Amino acid sequence: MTTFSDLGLSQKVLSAVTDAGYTVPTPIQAGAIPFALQRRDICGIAQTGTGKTASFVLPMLTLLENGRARARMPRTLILEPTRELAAQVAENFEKYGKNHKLNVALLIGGVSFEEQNRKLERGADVLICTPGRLLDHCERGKLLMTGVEILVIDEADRMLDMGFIPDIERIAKMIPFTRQTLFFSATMPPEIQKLADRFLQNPERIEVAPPSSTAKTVTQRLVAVPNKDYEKRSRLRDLIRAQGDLKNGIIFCNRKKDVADLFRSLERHGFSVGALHGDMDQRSRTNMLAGFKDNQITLLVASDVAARGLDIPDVSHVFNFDIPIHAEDYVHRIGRTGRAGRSGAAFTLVAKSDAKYLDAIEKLIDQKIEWLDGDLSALPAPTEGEDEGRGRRGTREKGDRERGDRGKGRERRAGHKSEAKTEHTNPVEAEEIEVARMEPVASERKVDRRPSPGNRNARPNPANDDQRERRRNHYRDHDDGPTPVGFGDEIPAFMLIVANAKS
DNA sequence: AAAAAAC
Repeated sequence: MTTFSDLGLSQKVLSAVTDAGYTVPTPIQAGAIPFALQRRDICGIAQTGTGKTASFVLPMLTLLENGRARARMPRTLILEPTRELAAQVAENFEKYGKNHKLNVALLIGGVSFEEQNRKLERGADVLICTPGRLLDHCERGKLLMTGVEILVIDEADRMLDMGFIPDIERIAKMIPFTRQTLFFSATMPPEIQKLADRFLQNPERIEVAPPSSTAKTVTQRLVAVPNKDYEKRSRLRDLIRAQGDLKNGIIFCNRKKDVADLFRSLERHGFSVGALHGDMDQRSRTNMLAGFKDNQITLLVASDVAARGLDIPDVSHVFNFDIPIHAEDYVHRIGRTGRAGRSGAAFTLVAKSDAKYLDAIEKLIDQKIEWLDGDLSALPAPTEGEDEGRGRRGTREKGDRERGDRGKGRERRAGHKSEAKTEHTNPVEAEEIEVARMEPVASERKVDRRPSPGNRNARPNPANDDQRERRRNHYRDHDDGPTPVGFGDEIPAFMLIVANAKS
């Protein structure tokens, strides 16, 4: 059997790998590392969860041991589609590079230029970037790409989806032809293959099967829900409470606005919850993800920014509040659970109008997913207009039954009890009020938050989103009051990677 | 019907 010591990695790297508890490489690692060490170009077809990151981090560390970086002339460059993925790769360099004295610079948007500039001045051995911020640095003349020996293009198919390819081409043009290029993609459709042909020279192609663990260890269920958001939220709460074995869970929505709305709704109902989407300020994004990883937050409401690649080892549940529009996103989302052979559960809320998306998913994964209790035909007939209590029929019964048996997911924050328990005889009305109130200003936070008749009919005004976001940031930065995430003086190591220069 | 990414 192949072990890490058979791959040609340096002693420093091997000892860090051993310390991390690994002895046997994954197929992509065993396949790619020897060729990477020979300075060959690589075309790796591998999904996240296959150990892909280490398959380029480890040989890069070994290759970087000879030589030293000069100011503003990075020696290697890694491109990632999202800030979170970039930060994750940086963490890998910390972990496996602990015996090296390498300068690793994380160049991502949403944080200040100062720290990044300092690192570039000092000379970076490794640059890990999202494309926009890298180009920004280049345009400011802070960066000379002529010394780059190794270029890594990660998640190429996703870069394509996200329209990053022109940026990638611009960046690649600045890097000498003599470089080594490591190219990774989860899939290889013709478009990506053409791209690979442009970037790579005589590449070694390594293809590994997608991790089969998901299909085997994740219990997938569909939950028929009415179309209305408040009814879906109510059903979701019942579902979460019914999970006896919920350790933590990610709840996916299709839109950023719905992430924000559902987050506030769950927060108001007393759940331990965070949110993650691309319009949040980077500080909150970092905090939320770190809090979730540290188990300070039980539930994370997220957009598809969290669907792919994020390595959170132990997620017990995935909830699709919205069914994904693109079937392949379903696979990525549920791939957040059941990792490393653990068991996981994935629930997808399905409304009548979602039928065609469900068909596409079942076709893609080539299996029928079981309904939790009753399929779409069990739903009450759709109605027009509002009448009392309508629509919760079918969910209320179950909700009431389970109300006495709350899962671990329900964690009420001290001091918020009375707010979370506001009484309403009419569930529709209760939810309306909740939505109207979901964005308290700091000053309101400490005063009486019980609904007053005056704002019963108030609706959130989308035009105020910016203003509300600013207020929210203000609140997060300056208010010491209860919030769903807070580290006090405990700054997670994850944040320090972004915030502090490594000495 | 969306999301992601620079200021």
